[in-house]
Amino acid sequence: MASLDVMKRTVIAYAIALAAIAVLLQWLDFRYAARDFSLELYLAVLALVFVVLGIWLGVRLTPAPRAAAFEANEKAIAALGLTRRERDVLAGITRGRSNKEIARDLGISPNTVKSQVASLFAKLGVGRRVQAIEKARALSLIP
Amino acid sequence: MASLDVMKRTVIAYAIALAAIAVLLQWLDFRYAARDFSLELYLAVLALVFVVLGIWLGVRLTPAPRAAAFEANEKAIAALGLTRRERDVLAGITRGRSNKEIARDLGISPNTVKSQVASLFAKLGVGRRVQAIEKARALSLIP
DNA sequence: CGCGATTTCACCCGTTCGGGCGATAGAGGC
DNA sequence: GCCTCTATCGCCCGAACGGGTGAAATCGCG
Repeated sequence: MASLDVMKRTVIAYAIALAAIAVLLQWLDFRYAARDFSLELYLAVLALVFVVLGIWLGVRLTPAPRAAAFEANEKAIAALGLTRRERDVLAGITRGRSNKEIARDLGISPNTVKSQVASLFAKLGVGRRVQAIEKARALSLIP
Repeated sequence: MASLDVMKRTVIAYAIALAAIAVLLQWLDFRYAARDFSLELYLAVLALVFVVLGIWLGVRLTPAPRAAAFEANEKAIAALGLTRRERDVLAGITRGRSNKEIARDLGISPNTVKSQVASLFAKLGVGRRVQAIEKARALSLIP
């Protein structure tokens, strides 16, 4: 919904930028043919324009890849001795699910989830769900 | 501490890049003098090189400003109609504090905190603290 | 096979949380 | 003056959470 608008605006912006570059190149050719400026000046203008374009592209394009590229900090997980199931319940907690919902998700008893949440808290050294999320984020256990 | 290393590495990288550009320009001048290629090719190469440089610069420069500059999304707060106190308790929730602790922090009764948490949840359309944090983060109400 | 770690589940108990309802008091707008 | 918004607080109740203990079943490794 909102991302569609952003996408459309980005595409339109790209189109405008490309059109502007085409016009600029034509203009440069014309000016060069007219021999009003030195070649060095053309090159400098070209360089400046394309550096700016590049910076703009870089700023525009980076958020998506940066967001996409996350991998769990395996070293931290190993250091804490987090088991598979504890990571599962941590994921559930992070998504704001209740113990009962996590139990349904994993197909186990709510009592079991409680046990795993307790041992997870012990390993993270926290006493509340929100604190567990904070700690996990600080350790790059979660995005 | 760590940012100093990053700063040094960035400065060095810039210096290398500028040196490379100077060399490239000299080379381009030389090739142009030798008349081995057409002007259009020079321009295209120049454009490509500087676009890449610009993208690199953009990627390199954005993280620090983006991380440093966070300001609460006042428009979203206004749209939701969040009051001052509701923002206070939201901050407390985000920091993993219990209602009782938030009450102590703000110097009010736990019952009052409960009421404000309830109306905060209603405005955010959530039913649990973790979900409130998720929603607030999605709306840039919190970092 | 035997041992340790993991996973699973149960029960009890007290605290915290969330929903709902009502009430009072002050600030500000009409 | 009246009305709305906000902040404040109280009470009741059920659900969710957290702490503690114990105990099966399963699995991997030596």
